[in-house]
Amino acid sequence: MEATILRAAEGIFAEAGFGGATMQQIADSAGLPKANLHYYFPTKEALYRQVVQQIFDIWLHAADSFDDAPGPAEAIGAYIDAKMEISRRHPQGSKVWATEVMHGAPVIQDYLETTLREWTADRASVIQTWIDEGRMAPVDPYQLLYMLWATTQHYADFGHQIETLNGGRPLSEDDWDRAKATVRQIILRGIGLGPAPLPAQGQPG
Amino acid sequence: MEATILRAAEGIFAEAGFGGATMQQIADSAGLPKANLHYYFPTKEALYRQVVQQIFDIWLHAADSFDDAPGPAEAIGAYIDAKMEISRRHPQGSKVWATEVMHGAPVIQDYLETTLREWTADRASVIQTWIDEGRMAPVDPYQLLYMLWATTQHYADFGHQIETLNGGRPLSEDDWDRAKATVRQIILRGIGLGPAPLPAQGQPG
DNA sequence: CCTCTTCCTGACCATATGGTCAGATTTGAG
DNA sequence: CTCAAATCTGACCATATGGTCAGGAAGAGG
Repeated sequence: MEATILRAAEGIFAEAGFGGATMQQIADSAGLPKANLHYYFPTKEALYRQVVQQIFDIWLHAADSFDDAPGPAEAIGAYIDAKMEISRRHPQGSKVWATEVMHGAPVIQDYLETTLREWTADRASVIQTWIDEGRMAPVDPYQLLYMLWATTQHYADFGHQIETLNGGRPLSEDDWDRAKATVRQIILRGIGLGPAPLPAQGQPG
Repeated sequence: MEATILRAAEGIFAEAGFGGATMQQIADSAGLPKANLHYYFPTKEALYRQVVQQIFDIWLHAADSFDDAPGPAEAIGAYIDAKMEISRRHPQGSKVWATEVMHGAPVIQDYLETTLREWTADRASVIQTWIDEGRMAPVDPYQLLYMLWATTQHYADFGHQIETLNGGRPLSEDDWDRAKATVRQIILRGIGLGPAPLPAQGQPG
């Protein structure tokens, strides 16, 4: 039951934001009378908090692919794939997270300051080690992580824009493959793990 | 007068979303009685639409740096700089735009389907030309544009998260320079316009 | 001083929303 | 079958919100 409500809530919160979503909409979407929602979740904020928490867990879980890899190319490549897959499978969750953060994280600021901060510091230091060992180009690890988040989550958060630019059609299987491959290719090559660059060339004209 | 209201509205809409923002908040922030808002903007939606329109113009304007450059490295590098600067100077505008798109662009769908679609198609074909001429690595132009948008706007939309991970302090001048440089470096190298990659290396262990 | 237009505002209204509550219904252990 | 606990629900309430409106300043032109 809670699961049904959470799923419905995720969709409504994603499409309308916290302020724009109404308990009535969520109730309708879950096929329940509104009063019943308050049996399981005392307030709108409590429901919202659970939705966000759920997403945060999935988010952190994507790091497994990062940690299990032997080197930067595999780790970052797998991480990109995992996060792209999350954007594809849980676009609403990603939107809820994005909205929450954009509004100053009123509900989950504590997560940012504890779990996320540690998570990020750990991965940044792993990346720094790879750099020190000469296994990838020297780039600011934090900025690299931001780029990974930005590029992958963009496909969820701005999915509507992308779909519109795709002629109004959702991305096909091939489109997703191409997106994944391009992101992986550009970023990996961008940190010195791809094929050689083009030969130097004068400006024509 | 309209300008004062629009500035206040942008801030409130950015922090609360369309649904979460109230006319009263906007009025207070602008230092006006609420009824006066309705003298200049008949409805909340009309006010919101103007805010979004304003942002869209700035957004498109950033393309000038793209168009005036002689080649891909200069064009894309300048575009990254311009968009990073927008993220820094107009973070609220970027957030309003992001929220609007995430909610399915209920108000500005027409822009997406006309102006933005053309804009994107034009730039994509310029990029394709550079690829055909061998002046940059062959990547899907659309995905590259998405990456540019994603990475640069991330610094505005997720500014709060970044600030939290930065120890709760806003990014300094140096932080911004480093962010800009890293994004530019990774993306340009990622499309074959940077220094050589690291020499091939066996996996240790 | 008059008057017309533009600009501004406090008070008000209809509506929608989050949340409550008393009581109905279902479940399940004994 | 009993009965208490858990689950569900229609009706209701206090509040807040977007928007209206009648009328009050404030200029500008004469």
